[in-house]
Amino acid sequence: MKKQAISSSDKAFNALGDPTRRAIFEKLRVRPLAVVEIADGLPVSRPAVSQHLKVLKDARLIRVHREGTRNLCQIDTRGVLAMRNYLDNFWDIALAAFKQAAEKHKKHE
Amino acid sequence: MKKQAISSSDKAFNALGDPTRRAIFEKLRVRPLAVVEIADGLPVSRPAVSQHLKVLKDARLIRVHREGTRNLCQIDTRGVLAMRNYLDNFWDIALAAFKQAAEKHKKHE
DNA sequence: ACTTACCGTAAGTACAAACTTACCATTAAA
DNA sequence: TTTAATGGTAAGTTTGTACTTACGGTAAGT
Repeated sequence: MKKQAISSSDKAFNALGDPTRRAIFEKLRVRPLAVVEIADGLPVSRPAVSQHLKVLKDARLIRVHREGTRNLCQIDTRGVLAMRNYLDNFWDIALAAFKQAAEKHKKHE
Repeated sequence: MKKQAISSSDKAFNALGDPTRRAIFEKLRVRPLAVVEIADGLPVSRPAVSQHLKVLKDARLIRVHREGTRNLCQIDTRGVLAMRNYLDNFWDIALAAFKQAAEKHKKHE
């Protein structure tokens, strides 16, 4: 297998592909949380959460900053924007192709 | 053991998390293609492509219909819309949280 | 009927990733 | 300074998944 370039949205899609990371991501949607608060209620250990946070951070989906002994995590808008932009751009190009294909597809299904 | 409910956007994010599937997805953005055309140029075998197409189809990201001996694949707008809706909804709530955090921060100054 | 093109699935393998426990560092409070 | 809270990282295991080859099955052309 050969390595290929990884865009910012690539990492973001990959990060949100995991259900546990999705759960973490959605927990942070409401308000910033410390690591221990994120782990609480999840069916995995705290170290596992730490590892997931690392992935989310690398995908620019969350930001982390120290506050005393706590590591407060919050949503990073950059990763979300990257995905939105990718999908919006995709949408524009795909829509034209879709309309064209819809003509031929009309008699089927 | 970690089985949880899988929404349509869940499957879509998971599907686009794989770089090969991303490549397939983007190939179909321009126009519908047969399986052999999709596999051509990709660094994986055709059966591998078939397996990826299965995942993409299950995530409602592509549609497949027979045409002679060929299986024509095209973008399915439903999966794309599901992701867009998820991100848009997420965006709104996250922004509200930021606003609230900003208010709170202001009060403490 | 035979051949060719197209494609899905089965079986098995190899590597990536998600998880665990154990440990250590840092900070705040007692 | 001792204790408690927080959490990152290492090491190792297990599970998941992306891939391969081999095969069978269908449709179109010869």
